Amino acid sequence: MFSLPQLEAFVAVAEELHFGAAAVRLNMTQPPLSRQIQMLEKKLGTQLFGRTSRKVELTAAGATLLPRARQILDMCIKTDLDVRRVSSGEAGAITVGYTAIAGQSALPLMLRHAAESMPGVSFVLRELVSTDQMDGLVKGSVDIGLLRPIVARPGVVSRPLMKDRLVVALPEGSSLLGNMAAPQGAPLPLGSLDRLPLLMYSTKEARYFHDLVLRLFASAGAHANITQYASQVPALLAFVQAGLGVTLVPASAMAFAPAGVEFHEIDGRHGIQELNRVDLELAWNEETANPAVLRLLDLIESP
Amino acid sequence: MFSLPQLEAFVAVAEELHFGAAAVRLNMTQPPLSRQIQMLEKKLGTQLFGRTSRKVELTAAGATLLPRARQILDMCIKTDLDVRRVSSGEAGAITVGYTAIAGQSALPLMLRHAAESMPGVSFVLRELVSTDQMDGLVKGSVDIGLLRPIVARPGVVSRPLMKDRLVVALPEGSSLLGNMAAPQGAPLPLGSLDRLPLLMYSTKEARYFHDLVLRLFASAGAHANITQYASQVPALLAFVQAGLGVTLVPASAMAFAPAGVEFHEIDGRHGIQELNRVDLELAWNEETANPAVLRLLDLIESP
DNA sequence: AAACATTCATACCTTTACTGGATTGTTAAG
DNA sequence: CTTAACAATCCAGTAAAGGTATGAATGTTT
Repeated sequence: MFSLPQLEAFVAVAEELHFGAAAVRLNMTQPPLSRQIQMLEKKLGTQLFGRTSRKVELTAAGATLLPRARQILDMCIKTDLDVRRVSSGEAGAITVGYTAIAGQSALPLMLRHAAESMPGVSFVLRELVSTDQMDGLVKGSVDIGLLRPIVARPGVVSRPLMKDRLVVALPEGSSLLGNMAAPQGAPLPLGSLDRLPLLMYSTKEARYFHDLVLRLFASAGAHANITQYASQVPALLAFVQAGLGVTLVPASAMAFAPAGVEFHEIDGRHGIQELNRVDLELAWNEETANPAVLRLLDLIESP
Repeated sequence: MFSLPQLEAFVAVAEELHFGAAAVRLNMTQPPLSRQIQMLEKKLGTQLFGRTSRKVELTAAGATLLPRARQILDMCIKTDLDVRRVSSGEAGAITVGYTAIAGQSALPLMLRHAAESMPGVSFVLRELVSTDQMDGLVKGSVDIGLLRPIVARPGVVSRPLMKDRLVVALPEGSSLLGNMAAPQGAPLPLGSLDRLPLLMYSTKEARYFHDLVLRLFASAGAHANITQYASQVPALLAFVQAGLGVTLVPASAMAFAPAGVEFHEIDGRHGIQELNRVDLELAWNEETANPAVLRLLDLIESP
């Protein structure tokens, strides 16, 4: 196979149609240039130039080679630049894993922020529950995770990204609370949910929320009367909207609640305040070599 | 800039993810392969593989390089093949110059013949008068000429391609000939055209025909009463159709004559037969380096 | 736990290939 | 016939590539 310097030499000669001039352009002397062309011709098995001592002209084969040689050289230069850009983090791709809820709050914020500061970097989005994100971070199939503070696997590090809290979601104007009804938005002690039909996070896909709700109920001395399981916040809210019961959702989920649902802060007394923390973390593999990821992490740290 | 062997080495390692196996595939030993990759990384200024003594994996930069490297190598192989094909005459382009009349007779014949036997070769068609074709053949802007036997320029050789003769074209059922009228297709002595309005080839663009017609008239002792000049056969036939006069056209032009025109062979007695020869020649530059042209010439010689 | 196997990196040597300078050969112009 | 121009050839000197032997790191097996 021919070599890239041979193609460069060929293009120079084809453009100058003069070995001496082409040699100057290539910062070399004429004899080795002649030899390079001869080598190229030998490798291709054909004359590329018709040349006498007075003039040089392209043959049909040479005319065929010229545009292709230019194209190959251009592609090499472009490839060189692309690889450098990716290695500097200027371009590249970041695979972001995120939970369903983060997809509605932290993810858009982060993407808006990142897309502005890192044009050229594309994001691959994968909605995954926290444990699957953790697996992905270990395997390298996920670069950045937006997940709940679950047990980290070795090599994966994280930092808090958003602090959130659970709020109570009730059917609007419901009589479930009886005479304990509170005006929209007023704090509600968890005790008032005692034995009410509770729409619960599934044990498996949303264990973090499941456990947290149970802890909160226990701490308030209330009985959790679970009547329905679901793993996604929108599903739970739809049940609430239908009047099937009450549930607890992250405050950030209020923004996309359907009509017919009212929210109340949880009364923070008796130590509930400390328990009622829904954290979202940003996690990544400590040993990630993806420069775009490193840049993104810097970006999130600094401002 | 990186080199093609380096790209080949990179692709092999990226596909095998194992230096030893990649080295086998490249028919070399492992240490120089490692060095080639190191060189490539140095030239690109970045790591392409994350490697320990136990495993090899692509970095983001490496993943970016892989498809581009494959593309460059593929293009090199394809270019090599294309150049060889052109140099063997298997593919390529032939610029054919042809006169207006040849464009209606010899050219389609030749193209049909050639297109069958030389798939992959494309033809660039240029309608040119014979002298311009001759210039083009010298300059190299025309590969093959279909032209009248005019004086050849140095380096241009030719061979007869088609023998033709002139025939008389008359307005159908015309009274121009008076009582000398002949049945359709019957030979007509040129003397019967004496002093009739003659539609003539222009001196400049169709000198060959112009001179030939004059010679024929002179030889028959007839007077050429020129009433109109035109350079293209169809234009002359249109005049004949309109009843403006008579003219002489190549027999091959009868095929595309308009209705309302009748043709007669020229009576060949008194030496007219020898004069009435309209030859079409195939001409090319003796030193043409275009392999497709050489193949075409062979093709025309042999069958 | 220690010996072993695997695998990539390094050191050193040999061969190959490329470069630059001087020279030659050929062709067109004065 | 001489000269100028230009590509090809010859001849070292040097840079690059490949091979063998060896080392270092990390799992794996006994």
